[in-house]
Amino acid sequence: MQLEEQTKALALNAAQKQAVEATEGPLLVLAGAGTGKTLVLINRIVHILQQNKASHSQILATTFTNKAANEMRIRIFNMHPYQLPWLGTFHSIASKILRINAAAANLSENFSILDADDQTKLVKIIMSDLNIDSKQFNPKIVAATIQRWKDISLGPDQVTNTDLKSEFQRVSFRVYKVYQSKLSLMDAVDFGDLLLKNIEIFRKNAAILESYQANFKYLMVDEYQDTNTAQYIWLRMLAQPRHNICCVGDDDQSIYGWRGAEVGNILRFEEDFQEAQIVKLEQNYRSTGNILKAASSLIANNNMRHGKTLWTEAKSEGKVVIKSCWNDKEEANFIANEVKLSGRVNNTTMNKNTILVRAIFQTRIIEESFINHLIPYKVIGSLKFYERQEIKDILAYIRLSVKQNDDLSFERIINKPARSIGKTSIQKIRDVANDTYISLFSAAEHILVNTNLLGNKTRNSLKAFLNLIKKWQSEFQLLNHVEMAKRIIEESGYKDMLSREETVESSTKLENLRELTKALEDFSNITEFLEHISLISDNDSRAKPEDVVNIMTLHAAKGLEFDTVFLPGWEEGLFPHPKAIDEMGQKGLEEERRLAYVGITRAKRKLYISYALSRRMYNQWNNPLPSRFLKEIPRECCLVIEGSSNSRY
DNA sequence: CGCATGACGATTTTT
DNA sequence: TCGTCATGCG
Repeated sequence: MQLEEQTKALALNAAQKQAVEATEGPLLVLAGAGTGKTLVLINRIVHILQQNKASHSQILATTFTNKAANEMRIRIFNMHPYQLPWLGTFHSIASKILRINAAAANLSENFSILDADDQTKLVKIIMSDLNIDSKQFNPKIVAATIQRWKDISLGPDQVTNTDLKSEFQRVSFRVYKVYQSKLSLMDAVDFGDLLLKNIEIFRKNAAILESYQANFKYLMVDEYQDTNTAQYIWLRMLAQPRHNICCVGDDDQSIYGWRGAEVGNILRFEEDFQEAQIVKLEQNYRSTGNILKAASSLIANNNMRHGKTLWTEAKSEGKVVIKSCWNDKEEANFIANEVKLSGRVNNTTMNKNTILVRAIFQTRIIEESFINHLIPYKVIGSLKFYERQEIKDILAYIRLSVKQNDDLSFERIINKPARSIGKTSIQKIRDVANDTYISLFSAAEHILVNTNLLGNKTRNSLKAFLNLIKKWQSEFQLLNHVEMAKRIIEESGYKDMLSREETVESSTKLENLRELTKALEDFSNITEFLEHISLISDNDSRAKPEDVVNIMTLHAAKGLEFDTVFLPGWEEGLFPHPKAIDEMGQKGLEEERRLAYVGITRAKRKLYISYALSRRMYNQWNNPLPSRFLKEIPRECCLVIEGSSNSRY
């Protein structure tokens, strides 16, 4: 497809079209749901590719989500024989740059990347070393606090007193300093570091920055409303000399503020790049009139927004159904019945329906109802392949074999399967490691050779364990990674451990391990594979379309669209979620409203919003009021169905 | 050291 | 309610 056709498909007006096609200078596109934002970006890329056939490698396209990146890759690859190595998420591109310049950041080129789980574990260990009570200070929240600092580009040296107002922040800061030094000792980085280390390298080495500035002639960003401050700084550095930057985003769809996303980046963009052309895409191609009206009226209640008026040429068709239910169970059954009905009457397939919930616990009662009604369903995002225990365990074996100073992997598997190396022994190893600033692996070796700290039984099994790792390490030089994974699963005793259990769970785990070795075949070496799994999001592995009803959180639904959307649980105390308001006040409420907006605008043709007058939460019966958001949807585009009792809406 | 038992606590969203 | 964590015993 040519650029011309694609642009037509978007039906931009003349001015918009001109701006979108402009190849030089910054461009900020604000788009409403369903206007094909990613398509706008693709158009730009295609356009540039057509104009500079020889210089394709000079284009950097970053997107926040892998979904969008993949979509682009597929469409562009189909049209062009070029490779686009610099097309990916902020994290994947930053990681690539960091590996190339690892030495400048005092890292080895195969540094490891911690995931959220690893971070929390590390924080926990540090807190116990520092004698900080993890009951009083939840390690998860400490880790999150550190992460938020990284989001706004504050390293341990840049945190100032204004960032240390609460006791919690002061404690987190103490942990942060140790955490960061532990990371460098481990030759590891976390997600935030990928960006921070880039920025640090760019600041310290003008030549390196200039080489990337020269190489990336054009920068493009999708889902711009989700960028955080660190990402913005990084972008601005790269865009500096040329100002060839194009960002696409929708401020009304910013739902990741709690993760450090900064809507203000959209406003700052206009300040930093004053020559920016701003294009508003207000025609919506996705939803029917009533759905769009509901969404627009709702979001108009927000103050912190650019403001845009969506319109559509689509007919209004049916109205938005608002259903009042006696309790959560009735709500679930209502959804199940409607799904079944639509299947029978309109002969639609199951996967055209989707249920979007605010909190993951809401899925349970819906699942129960679907099971009773024999409706096939799938909960998206709850089970993540690479986050499963057995997978992470085997990966830890692999990591440790490749890199002996991977302390987190060491801790993870030292006694799994049980080889009678218990807590006290591990603490002894930790102490030695801490005192002499060496890795746990080296500390363990040291203890075996030079001390009598451990009992005989433990000594022997520790020795066997270390030897096993060393054996695998040398075998990695000779054998390919798939074969190695198979060996490790066998020789670690992990397979036997699972086989002995003989439960349903253990056999799925074994199945997953086979799946893992299969996945390995797609990569040419183990480093590539480890890099891949640290950076992919789980959405990407959702490739096979199944004819089942999808159930997922509102957050997971961003960027997707469905014929029919159910939005259950619109109640005070659940949606807007009180915690969001507690923590962020008005800002939090507005983000909740944007979340509602995202939910509504996922629907192409039919939308159901429901609430229960009685719901069991955490084993307690609540009698919530209908959500305040319901009152913000105009009655004339709704069809209100009363429940079996008096509705309070 | 490993297992069992009981108490207790925490329940938003995740690249 | 469920799952995690600490404690205590064999």
